[in-house]
Amino acid sequence: MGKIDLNKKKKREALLNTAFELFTTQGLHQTTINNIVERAGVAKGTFYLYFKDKYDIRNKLIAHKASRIFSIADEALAKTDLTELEDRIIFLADNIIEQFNADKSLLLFISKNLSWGIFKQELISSGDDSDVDFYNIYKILENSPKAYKNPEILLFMIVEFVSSTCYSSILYNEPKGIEELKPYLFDAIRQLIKSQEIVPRE
Amino acid sequence: MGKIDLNKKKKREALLNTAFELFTTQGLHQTTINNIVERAGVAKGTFYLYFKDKYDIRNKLIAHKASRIFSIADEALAKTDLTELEDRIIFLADNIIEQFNADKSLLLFISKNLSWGIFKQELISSGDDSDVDFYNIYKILENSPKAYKNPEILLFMIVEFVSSTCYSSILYNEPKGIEELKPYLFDAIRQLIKSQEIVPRE
Amino acid sequence: MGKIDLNKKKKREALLNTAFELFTTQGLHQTTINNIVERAGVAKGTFYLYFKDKYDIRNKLIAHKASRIFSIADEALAKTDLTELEDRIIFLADNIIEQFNADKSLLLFISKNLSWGIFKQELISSGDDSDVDFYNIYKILENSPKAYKNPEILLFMIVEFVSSTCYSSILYNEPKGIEELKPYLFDAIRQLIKSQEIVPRE
Amino acid sequence: MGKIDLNKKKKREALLNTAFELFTTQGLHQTTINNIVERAGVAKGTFYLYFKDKYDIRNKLIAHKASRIFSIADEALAKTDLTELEDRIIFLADNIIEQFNADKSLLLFISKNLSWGIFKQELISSGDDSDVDFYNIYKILENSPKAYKNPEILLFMIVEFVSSTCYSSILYNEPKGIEELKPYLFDAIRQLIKSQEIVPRE
DNA sequence: TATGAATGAGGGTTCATTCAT
DNA sequence: CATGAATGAACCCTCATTCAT
Repeated sequence: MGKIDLNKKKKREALLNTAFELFTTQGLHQTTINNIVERAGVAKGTFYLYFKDKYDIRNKLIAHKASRIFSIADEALAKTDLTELEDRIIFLADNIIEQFNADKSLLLFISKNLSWGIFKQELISSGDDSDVDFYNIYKILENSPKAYKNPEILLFMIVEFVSSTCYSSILYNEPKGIEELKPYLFDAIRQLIKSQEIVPRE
Repeated sequence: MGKIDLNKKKKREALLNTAFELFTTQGLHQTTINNIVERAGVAKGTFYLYFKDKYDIRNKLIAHKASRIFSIADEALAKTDLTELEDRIIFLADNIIEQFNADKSLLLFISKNLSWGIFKQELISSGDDSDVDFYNIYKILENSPKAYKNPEILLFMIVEFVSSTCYSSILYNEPKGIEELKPYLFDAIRQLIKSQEIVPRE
Repeated sequence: MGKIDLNKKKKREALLNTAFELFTTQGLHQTTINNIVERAGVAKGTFYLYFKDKYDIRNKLIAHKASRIFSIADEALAKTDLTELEDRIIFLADNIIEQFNADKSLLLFISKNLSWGIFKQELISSGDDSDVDFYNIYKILENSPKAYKNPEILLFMIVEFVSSTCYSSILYNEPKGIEELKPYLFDAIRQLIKSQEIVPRE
Repeated sequence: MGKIDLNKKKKREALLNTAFELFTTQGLHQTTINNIVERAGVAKGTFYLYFKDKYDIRNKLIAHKASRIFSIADEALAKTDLTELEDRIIFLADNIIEQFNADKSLLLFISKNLSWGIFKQELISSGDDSDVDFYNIYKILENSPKAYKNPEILLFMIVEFVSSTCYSSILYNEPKGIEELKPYLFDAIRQLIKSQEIVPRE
């Protein structure tokens, strides 16, 4: 990669990082393009060389951040020797929860955007933005030795359940802090999975 | 109430109704104060006699609409003769889901705002805006003959679970339409409740 | 008219006058809304209360200025006792030429805009902007005792002929100054009119 | 001409052609340098190697296109055996009108720019851009056996008369389409010429 | 010569808010 | 209480121009 291309990548990343920082601290609508370019140290016009508008950079950030979260969780899972499906899913959930817990602004940002819509979209349109990695997670259910009534719905329910309860708990400690909530959460997830299990006739 | 007071109330309500209509059809940020007062048939300055700004009227709308949803559900429940807790909660969930299903813009508007934050807040600060009515629902769990490990967490989990799954299902039919999803949902709720039940030693 | 309405009219006129001044001295594209409001002494937003955009104010100016020119010429004609059609038309042409000659920026501004398009449009849509007065001129031909092959085309040719030759002559003295050109011009107009005359059989 | 020089000429012409295409389809102010270089397939900086700015390329285009129009008309005239001055001028006018009629965007572009200013300028500064050819036309009048009061003014009046009436007629069919207008036009031109003729005493 | 990334002044426009009436 | 004309800061975005490569 030449000097110019390197510089371009640097500029793009400066913009992404700055935007993320401002979005998470001030909110999307309070953040202006002016704010972003000023702090990123580039000219206003430069922003428009890399992104169509504020919403474009927002979407690219969400996709990028969300996929990173799943990647990290998946990589951590690979290093364990968990075999039971329930255990694996709860490991993932726990890992993701901890990522959010460690970086609350991240949760605030992708917060309720990290819902099924994006999840599913990313699952399908892999590749476009390089490094998306939801597919591994999806495979977990399909490759399980046990069968489930409707794996997609099950996964959907778990994702929605975890993400929406975390939001309130981590950001506002409502109704309880995340550590206190976890046992209930994981218990509930196990119940959810079990309730969808197809028990083979003996 | 005097003629003047009546007129005042009428203006306030015209503003609220118009704002709701515009917020749900155009979105919050696309709606301007101008739009609101124009369609409501009052002068621009008048808006500021009743509301601090756009966010003020938004918040008042959310609280008002959310409480109405719960009231309706609760009233419907009172007309049944259901006694089992699980049945009663599922009846409420179903009723609320159907309200959202019938008025999708309503769901879009209070969407993810109807989370625990508001729920809890309204539960506590009863009265302020006259007609809030979450308390009845809260009593359901407390008055149940069975005991639950942590009623508040249980209720929290149910609310979050239902609201976040509905959102995707009703608005985007993802991963399935609401009718197809319901059995899974209700099943999951029952499991949730059971998992939190304190089984008395015999 | 109340104090407020008077003030409004004053603002509107300040904007129109300033815009005309700037358009004629700097050109349309070199004139910015900023320039206009600054010099007119009103806030930027105020401009948009009265005009849609720069082109809106331009069009309103052209229509207004053009109609004034014809009005003045027509009024002057009424004070003469000319009866011959040729004489009357040449009187009008001369009067208009002199108006342009006295105010070259006016000519530059409505310059080639004062062509048949606007002329005709104004002839038809009388009233809209109050004081348009082309109709009197049109009547001249129709009420003439002599008949012409096609009065509209004749009028069209005269208007285009005069306006385009004036432009070059008055503004650039090309190929000759207007005073030197006039005899040729008026001669040509007389020829034009005669060539379209329908000679009655005796 | 070397390979490099050829390449240079190619680039310059690509820019000219593209600019003309965009100016005539989108208008001068809607066309950006970006548009031009993009479609011409050259880099942005390259534009500035050949032209000072947008107005520079516009002017060069007008001169070039206008001279082509006269050249074509003149060449066509040379192939006829018309001898009478009136016939020759009307032949030229007709030919030019038909060129405009066949390519209305061309008329729109050089439209009212093709007035005496440019005409005269090109007449004098022959050579600069190689292929200008107004001079032939000018000679027509001078070489005529008949004498005219002021040949330059006569030519001026004809050019202005034809160009301004055509504009409205061809582009807007106002007040009549060009075919219907032509007889009147040509009639008027003949009258113009005759009125300027110096009749020799017998 | 040729490139195209970077610039940044300045464009048009919006709109929440004020305040004299 | 109610009005709505006026405000002007701030918005997003464009684009001619430069200059290091």
